[in-house]
Amino acid sequence: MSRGGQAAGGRRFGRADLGIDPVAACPVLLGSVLEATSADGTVAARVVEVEAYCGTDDPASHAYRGRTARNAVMWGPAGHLYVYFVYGLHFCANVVCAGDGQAGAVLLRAAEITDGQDLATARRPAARSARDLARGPARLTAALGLTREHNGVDLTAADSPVRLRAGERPEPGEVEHGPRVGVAAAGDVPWRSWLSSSRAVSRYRPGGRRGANGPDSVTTSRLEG
DNA sequence: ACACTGATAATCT
DNA sequence: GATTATCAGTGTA
Repeated sequence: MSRGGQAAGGRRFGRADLGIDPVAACPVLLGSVLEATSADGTVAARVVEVEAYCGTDDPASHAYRGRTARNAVMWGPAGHLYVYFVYGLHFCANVVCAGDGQAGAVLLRAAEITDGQDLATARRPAARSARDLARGPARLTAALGLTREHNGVDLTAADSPVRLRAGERPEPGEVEHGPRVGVAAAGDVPWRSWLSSSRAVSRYRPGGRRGANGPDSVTTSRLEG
């Protein structure tokens, strides 16, 4: 267990790095290192899978129908953390991008634990291997100890409980793209990105409601291009 | 390895 | 009242 503060990752991200379109931010975030500190200790993880959510242009985005109490953080500033509660059991974490009147965020879908593995394992008793510790968005938040309390924290501040650092740049052919996981609306848009070299990337599952039949027709024409 | 299902509550219509 | 950017457990191969 290395205790060096600079153990993983390079410089911290600034707002200029993340104040861009969420789709463009995906390859920037792949390989970056997320670091979360609590009273129990610090867990660091290398991000290997992300998904872009493009605000009011994106039917799958929480911000599609405008600003609400839940999604307020998505409107910026960029570089803050958007955490939400899903399925009555889990939290998911996003990095806010865009900003300046636009809402946008990138969901952190999977990561490899690089430091604090004992603490991560204690938080994830169901994980059957190290690669499963943060394989999936809600598993990732559990392993890092992220909850609703972290909604809105500044990832670019040195004294923040959750920080984000630039990592090694992925090799050119290492980044792959495909449709987002479990998303019904705009399920065909390739706004998920991942590192093909990682075994911690989660498995694809198409969206759609279980137990209900009848396709809903969502126009995705404005998403193309 | 893959397919299916119950759990469970905030959020929005 | 319906929906949900999910997970863990179970069953089948």
